[in-house]
Amino acid sequence: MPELPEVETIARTLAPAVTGRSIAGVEVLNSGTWQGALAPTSILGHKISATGRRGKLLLIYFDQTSGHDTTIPNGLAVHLKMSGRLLVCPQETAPGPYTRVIITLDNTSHIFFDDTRKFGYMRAINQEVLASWSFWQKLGPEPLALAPAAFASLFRHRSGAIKALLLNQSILAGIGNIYADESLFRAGIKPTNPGNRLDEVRLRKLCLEMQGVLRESIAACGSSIRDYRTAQGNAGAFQNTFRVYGRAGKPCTVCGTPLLQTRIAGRSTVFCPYCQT
DNA sequence: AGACCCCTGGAC
DNA sequence: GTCCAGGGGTCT
Repeated sequence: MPELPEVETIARTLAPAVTGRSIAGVEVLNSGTWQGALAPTSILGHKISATGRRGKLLLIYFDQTSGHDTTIPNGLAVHLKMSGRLLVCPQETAPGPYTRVIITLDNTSHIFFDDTRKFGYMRAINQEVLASWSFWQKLGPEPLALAPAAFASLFRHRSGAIKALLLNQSILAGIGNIYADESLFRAGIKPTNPGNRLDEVRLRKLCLEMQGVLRESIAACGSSIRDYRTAQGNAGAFQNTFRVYGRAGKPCTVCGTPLLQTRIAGRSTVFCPYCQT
């Protein structure tokens, strides 16, 4: 999926097209794509008030309903995983072969949830649903909301490889394979370093470099490697500025040493053996 | 920490 | 054919 900058971009590009609109129809074309206790029909008639993000989850909020009926959703959570797209299309646009859910708005435009690999999911949420959703409950802090000292304290006492720790959504929410590698390169940290062997200065630098990468990527509307698109179907541009991701064997942009590839936490990992220690 | 699972398409 | 892919869950 889209990682934090891509989900943030989708939330931002979705907002103007859906805010203030009510949900007039829901069609689930792949049953596995709709998850959770609340049925698709539970979102009918609700008016969208805002869009947002938590980690890599895209959130669509509904106007607050009066009362505390826990069977009524107050939003929608979407996880795009590896290949999901959320696209706003005019009425005349036909669904594609990988469209899994169609949400029709009261202005007759559609939100298509396309997902080639079917890993993604969508669910209606409210306070009760979120309280019993362990993935949600375990999510770590938001990377862009952390001060360097608080960031450092997340890793100081953990013995796992720093790359694996960055990918762990219960430690930090929103970092995926691309931004883990890019952040570690900018911070000059070898991805296999155990978290507890990095001193405070290096962890603080990692925090600032990570936040810089994320902000730059958001400004470029994210990275389009394969499937990711904004809600208007546009590609991002940040992939053009990768320094290590997808560049194994190519020269380091700083020192010219060929970049190495290894595997950490089951994910391919690219780094510079000279610049990253 | 690692292996294997979900699923599909693209590169080689 | 085989291997790989922005993720995460589960089981050893």
